[in-house]
Amino acid sequence: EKQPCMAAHLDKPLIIKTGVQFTTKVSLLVKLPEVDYQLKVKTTFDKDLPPGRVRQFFILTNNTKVMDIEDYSNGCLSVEFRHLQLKEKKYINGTKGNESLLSVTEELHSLSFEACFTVQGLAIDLETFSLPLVVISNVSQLPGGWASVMWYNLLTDEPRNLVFFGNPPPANWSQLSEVLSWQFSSFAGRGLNKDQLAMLGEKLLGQHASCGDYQVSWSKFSKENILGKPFSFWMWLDSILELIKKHLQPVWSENYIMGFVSKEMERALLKDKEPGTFLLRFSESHLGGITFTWVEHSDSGDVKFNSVEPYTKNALSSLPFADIIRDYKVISDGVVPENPLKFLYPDIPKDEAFGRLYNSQPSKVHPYLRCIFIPISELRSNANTTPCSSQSPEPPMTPGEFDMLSEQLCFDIDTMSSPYSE
Amino acid sequence: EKQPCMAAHLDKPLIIKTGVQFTTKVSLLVKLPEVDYQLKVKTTFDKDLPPGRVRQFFILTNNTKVMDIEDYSNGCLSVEFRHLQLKEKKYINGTKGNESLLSVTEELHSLSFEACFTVQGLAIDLETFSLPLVVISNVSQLPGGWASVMWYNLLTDEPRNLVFFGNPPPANWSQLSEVLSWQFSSFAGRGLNKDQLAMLGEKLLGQHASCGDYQVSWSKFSKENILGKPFSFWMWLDSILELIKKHLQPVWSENYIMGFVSKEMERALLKDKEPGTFLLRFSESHLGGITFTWVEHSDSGDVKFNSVEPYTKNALSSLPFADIIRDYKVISDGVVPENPLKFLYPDIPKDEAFGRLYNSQPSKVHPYLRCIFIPISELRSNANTTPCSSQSPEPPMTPGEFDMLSEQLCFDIDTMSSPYSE
DNA sequence: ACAGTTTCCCGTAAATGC
DNA sequence: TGCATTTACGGGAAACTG
Repeated sequence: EKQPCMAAHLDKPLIIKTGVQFTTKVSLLVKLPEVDYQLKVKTTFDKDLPPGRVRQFFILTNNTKVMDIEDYSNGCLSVEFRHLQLKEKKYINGTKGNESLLSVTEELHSLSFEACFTVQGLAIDLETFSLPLVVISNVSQLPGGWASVMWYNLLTDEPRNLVFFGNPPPANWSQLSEVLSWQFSSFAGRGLNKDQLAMLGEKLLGQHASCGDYQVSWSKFSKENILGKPFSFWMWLDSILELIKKHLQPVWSENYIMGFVSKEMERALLKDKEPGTFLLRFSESHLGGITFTWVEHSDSGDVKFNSVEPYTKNALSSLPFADIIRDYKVISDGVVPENPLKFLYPDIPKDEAFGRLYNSQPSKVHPYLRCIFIPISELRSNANTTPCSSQSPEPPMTPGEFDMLSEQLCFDIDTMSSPYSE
Repeated sequence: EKQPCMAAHLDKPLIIKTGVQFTTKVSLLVKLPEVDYQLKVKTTFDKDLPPGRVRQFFILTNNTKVMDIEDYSNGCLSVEFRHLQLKEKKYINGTKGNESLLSVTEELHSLSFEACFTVQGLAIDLETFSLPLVVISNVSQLPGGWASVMWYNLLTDEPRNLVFFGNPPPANWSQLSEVLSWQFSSFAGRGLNKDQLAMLGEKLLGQHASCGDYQVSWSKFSKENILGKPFSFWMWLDSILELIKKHLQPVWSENYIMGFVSKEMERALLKDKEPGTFLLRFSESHLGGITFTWVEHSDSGDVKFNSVEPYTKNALSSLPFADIIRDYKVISDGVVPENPLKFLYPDIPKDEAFGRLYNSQPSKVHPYLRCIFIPISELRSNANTTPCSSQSPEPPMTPGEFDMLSEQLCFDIDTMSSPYSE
């Protein structure tokens, strides 16, 4: 009796945070004959869900609205609900939501829409549902929720299987890798290439990856921690996606970040390159970190590799990554600090790649000396140098040739004459 | 008929933000004869306030509680209201709150408490009020609110003059300066000395300050902008208080920040000191900034002063101030960068003063090179050097004597052998 | 257009529940 | 006790509103 001839649509992704407003829109898919009364639509959250198994939510604000002709081109009725907000139902008796084994981001919910009208004495009920929704209470649960949405979309066409995560099917790596790449292309402006995906596949599946289309379980993808690490595969990958979105967007879009390379591969790639050749990769040991590794030749002619401690969002928000690459210096034992980064793998001169991305804002506050932060590492060849106390008196300054830093520090200071008069 | 024999007390300062929980406690000041029923207290916000003149708020949550014997030592009844929350009353008709000339932080509100009981057939009503309260909707209004609370407390003993800011009296500088010093001693661990207060007085009153106890108007203190600046005196002072609280606490407590010195005075103080003598002062041109100025002698023997662009909370949260002082470098025209800061005014060797405050955390992530940020400025003696393009190819490295930076970079890197194996 | 004010909501920290 | 989840709220930014 209830007709599925309405379509629901949510503006934002299918993850809703309690207490945060969201918007949804329903349209009638059929053209009705003129109706002389207003067609009311009511939206309900978690309708018909038996209490106990999962958390239940309700819509705090007004949930009934009148349909209106919005788009005159097709003459269809539609209505947009704005400023909807979810709150959890609390049960007086002991029955608490989420008693299953599912985590909150595996619980699926849905919004329902109902309308009823009478035409020529015939009562017609209309009802439709949104796709499954994940409800979270804190943005820290967003990665988990997003994993669920991806898995659901990848592995089922059912419009409303709310118990999907009771027994979620595995995904073929070939399908999954496509979805992952798509995440990067849609959120970070560039997808993942074969080599990057191969590294991810190996991380997820071990050596199997190369020899066939293995299956990845939901658990392996987003629930179990990576061996020896305190986070799952997806948590790790998503932390990188976030880092790119916030701090590495242009560098990533330009394809300057190899990113997903094993350390063995990295070594193999850099081994035969010019000294000073470097590449950028994401940390595998920490969430949301990026590091660079460069190759150099020791005095004895051996190939040497160095990597810097990964930069995380905190570091990158005080110093943009391109500027770090431009200004990075290493001191080894009382030798002039030098920037060891010369060529982006395979052989692009550093400034050719990153030049456009450097930002050297000149000082706005004129009577003052501009001050910038320079990233710097110390490399000690003899490991057992006396540990240096931070209270040791400063050594006398040794003047000498040193124009490199001065060359790097390029901003206009044209009125240096009067350092007083704020 | 209503008896003022209850006392109200708020835990937190007298500024309440809408939507944020606060706590208040009321006690009965007299010992009652045994009562056989529970004594209920009701708390009301903005009771008896005629609508229209100012905004009005109400308590969202439960506002009635039963008194209880809490402290057996005196046997008095008291009750604590927790999780109270304020929300603005909205009027349907045009009457909008705050139609006066007062800003929201000048509006004074109050909490009332009422209780009623019958003893021996005699009905007794009790009522009391809190001190005036300021209601804000965003933490950005907190400085303004705090200014009001200070001014009220300084200039009146009335327990509840809600129209105080209709015509606020001026303060004597001698009283006000005491209050300001007290702000610093209670929130930042050290008050203001005579010289610092003299500078503030002059800022507020011009040269008058030195020759008598002039009066400061409320407007001058916190409403009018400082001449040529986009902020008032109190906004400026409070921004410094916040900076100290969050980033300079120990340095301030140890009295290493002169802070409030005019640039003229600063020059006069440093003029005759050893080259490399520096002092720390707060920016007068920008909110919440700190800078250092050092003295040096030019080749021709003239005294020269340099100041660095002020550091704000953003810079200081990526690099603690003591570390900035330790690591700060200046390059002048291709000469080795050197730290120009040698003696904290008047003559304390830098490391003697700041040594204990340096923090050189060793790297936690071992196979990597630790990377720290070094604050650095460039000083060009010839102003018309060709502007340096950030895309210019890197100059060849000039090795040379340079152990100073390496000396400064002190953390333990004891396993540098295998830079691979994350 | 604009300034004063409020609302929105991320992201961290703390509290809570199991 | 520890982990999962929710709540609290500062702080920046957008939205609102005369």
